[in-house]
Amino acid sequence: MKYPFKEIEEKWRKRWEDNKTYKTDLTEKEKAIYTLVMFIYPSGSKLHCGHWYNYGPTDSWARLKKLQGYNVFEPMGYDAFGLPAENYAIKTGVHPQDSTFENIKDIRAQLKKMGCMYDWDAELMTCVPEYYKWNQWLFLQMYKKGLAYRKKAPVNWCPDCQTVLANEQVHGEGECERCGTMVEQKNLTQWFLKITDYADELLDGLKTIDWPEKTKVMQEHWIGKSYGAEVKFKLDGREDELTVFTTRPDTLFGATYMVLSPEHPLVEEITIKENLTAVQEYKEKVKSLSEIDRSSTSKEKTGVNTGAFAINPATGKKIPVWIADYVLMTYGTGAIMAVPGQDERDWAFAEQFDLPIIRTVQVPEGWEGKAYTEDGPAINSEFLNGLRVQDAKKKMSDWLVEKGLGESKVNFRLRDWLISRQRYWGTPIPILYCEKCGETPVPEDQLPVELPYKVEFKHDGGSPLASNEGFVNTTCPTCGGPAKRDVDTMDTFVDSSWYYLRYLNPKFIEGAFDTELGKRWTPIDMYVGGAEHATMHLLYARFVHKFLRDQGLVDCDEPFKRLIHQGTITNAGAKMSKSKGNVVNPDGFIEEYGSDVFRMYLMFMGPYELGGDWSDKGIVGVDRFVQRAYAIVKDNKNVMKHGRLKEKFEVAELSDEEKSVYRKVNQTVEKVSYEVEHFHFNTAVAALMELQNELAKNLEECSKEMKAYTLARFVTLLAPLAPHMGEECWQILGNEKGLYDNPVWFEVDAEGLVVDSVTVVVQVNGKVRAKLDLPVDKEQAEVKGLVFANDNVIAHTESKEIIKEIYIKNKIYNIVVKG
RNA sequence: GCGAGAAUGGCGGAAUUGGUAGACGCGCUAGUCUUAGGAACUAGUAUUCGGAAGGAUGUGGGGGUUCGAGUCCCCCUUCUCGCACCA
Repeated sequence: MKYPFKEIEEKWRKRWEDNKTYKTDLTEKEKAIYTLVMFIYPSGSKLHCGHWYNYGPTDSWARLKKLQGYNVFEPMGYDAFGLPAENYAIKTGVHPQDSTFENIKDIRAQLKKMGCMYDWDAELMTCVPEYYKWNQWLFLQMYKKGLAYRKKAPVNWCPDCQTVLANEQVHGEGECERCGTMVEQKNLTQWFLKITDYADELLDGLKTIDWPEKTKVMQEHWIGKSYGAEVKFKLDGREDELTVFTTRPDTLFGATYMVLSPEHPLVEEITIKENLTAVQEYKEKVKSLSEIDRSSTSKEKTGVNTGAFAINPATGKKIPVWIADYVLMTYGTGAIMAVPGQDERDWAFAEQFDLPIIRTVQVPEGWEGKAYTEDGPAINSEFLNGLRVQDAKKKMSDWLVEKGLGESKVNFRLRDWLISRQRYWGTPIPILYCEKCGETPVPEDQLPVELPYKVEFKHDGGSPLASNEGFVNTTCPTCGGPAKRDVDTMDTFVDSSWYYLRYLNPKFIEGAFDTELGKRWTPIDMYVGGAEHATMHLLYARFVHKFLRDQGLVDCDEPFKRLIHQGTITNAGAKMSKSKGNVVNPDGFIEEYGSDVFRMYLMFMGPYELGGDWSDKGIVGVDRFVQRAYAIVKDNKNVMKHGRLKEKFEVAELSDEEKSVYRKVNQTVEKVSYEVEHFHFNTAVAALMELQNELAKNLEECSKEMKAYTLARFVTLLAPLAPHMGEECWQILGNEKGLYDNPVWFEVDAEGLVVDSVTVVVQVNGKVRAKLDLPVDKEQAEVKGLVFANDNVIAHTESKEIIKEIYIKNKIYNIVVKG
């Protein structure tokens, strides 16, 4: 009979739900493990292969831990605010709240079919006041500490999403993280969270967490810490100064001109009359340039002379001040000292505009390049001459401090997190503006500031909340006078930066989360999600966690101790997406093979972190495996019921077949435990297939006790990967209690692993010439005779001079000959 | 341009510290059973020479270290990802 997956999967899902098998007792800290996948965005489309690929294997890891006796907490929820629902509303008129709730209903049903051990009592969604109230609370805590502030700044504006974006949300060559549209710059007043206050700690903390190296490198680069100095340059004939940041203070003597970013506030002021038109034209031109044009490294350098001069503080000489688009207002001070001798960009610029070049580092002999950025002795630099770069930097920095011309300075690439969004479907920012008192935070006891249902969704750039008079107009909590609410909402990454704490008790009303549980259950032991969040969600969450720690609300420094990225499943080489129409729908496979087979096939496809191109070619292989496994178990119905189960066998007393089975099953217990633990699901499945091949060959010849011993292990190993089937088989073997209600995991019998004979390969000059089956641990002297008795070995060594013999016990016997 | 990773049969992919390359699965070939099978089972399956025994070649390309290299070192090619004038 074919494995009736449909009935069986339904039967166990119902049983698990009825028994609350996966309800975690969070007060029990003993052997606690918090497993988390990034929560799901409830879009209108169905769960696709990517979701299954993310959630299924992660759940198998959690199930392994559960069977091993850990108290595992694995929740699931909905990242329910966000643009797509709102865009859908603009298109169809269906309110985001209605469509979101509807989608959540569908997705919940689909998630349940996967058969993951989610603790459904911990389910949460971010779009309800019970949740977003605490986003507002979090904002106010930061506000109190001066970490939430408003400023006018050049911000990234996505014309398609009609909203501003944080720096992290601008990708590649300047396109919007969500829609890929080219982002524009606008000068607007917006709310920021001061993530830069934590820059150093965010950087240092990376050393303490078990994350993929490339993700840590990305964050490191994103934070972009660099050591250098700030140097003040007097402007010729003016009172004000220009401050630059440089990582190479040692090259100051070679600074032959300066460059300001076109957006630099002093540009217009210092430009001489004759050059003003050119400068303004250039500024206009830069403004209209796309980010691609401006950031292209290969393009010719452009710029305009302001006509103003600054004084090089080291040489006392007048140097010209230019503006150029290669200097960015958002990095450093928006101004640089140009040292063409030691900087490639400056060299290119100097060449372009015929500006002087002075080398201040001796180039090595035979150097034919242009700018020289490596180490070497200083030249043309008076008191620095002869010093290597490191020492020259130090000496120059000291000199600058002494003369009051500058100071050592650490600079970061990391910018503050812009959280205002000119959109409706998000958390209202709990700030109001009073005519008398000005910017006023909403008192905590008046939270939540509820998102009104009735607004107009227009795709025209204004915040939709502005259209609801009842929302906008309010009274000032300080003076009672009329006030207006902030009509922007928060970036949804605020929601996801602390949700893992809310899971611990989503109904908690006394605070954002139960701090007692928060302290017990963080950091999260295993976090699994896409690599695309490397510098957004995963950075924000670390920041917020550290902030909460400083508030005394959690104890640990990092939220996610161990992180794994699932690979991407592509289709015909392309990322699956609705717009490309290449999304593979899992439903058909679930229908045909069941969810256990489908998730096991996803695991079997290849290394979890690599992903791969979708193909259904091999799924029949996994299905056959499951069918055979089921048949073997059925043939041995109730085998665990009769008599006491043996925990260990004396290998010496076993028949050859039993010995073979006994060894294989113990090897498999060891292998599967290790591989699943390390997210190597493909090899875990392969190991189980190997065991099954062994069972097909030899199980019939085994004693009943051995059959019970073996099948008990086979089924428990199978259970994390194919949970419904594991339970069913466990029951067929004669167990009354469910496997996940009464977790069982078997220890390896080390003696069962011991092999008594090994194949030793005999090589002559590194080529395999014979294979000998020998008892283990034979000494060379004992093996030698056998080796040289082998016909093929004789044929290859005869009449040749033996130079050397290498023997590695139980492995290899290599003979080196000459002639 | 810089940084990281990858390249193994017809295909997806295995391979502790260097020690039998190709586990496991798909596909394919032959056979068994069957009214039939795109079912199930059994055997085979890197390439190549050979009737066989056995030999030669083989982990993107080239060099090196070693008794021995998919694995370590150097150079190159291709692909994927990330960053992109960061001062």
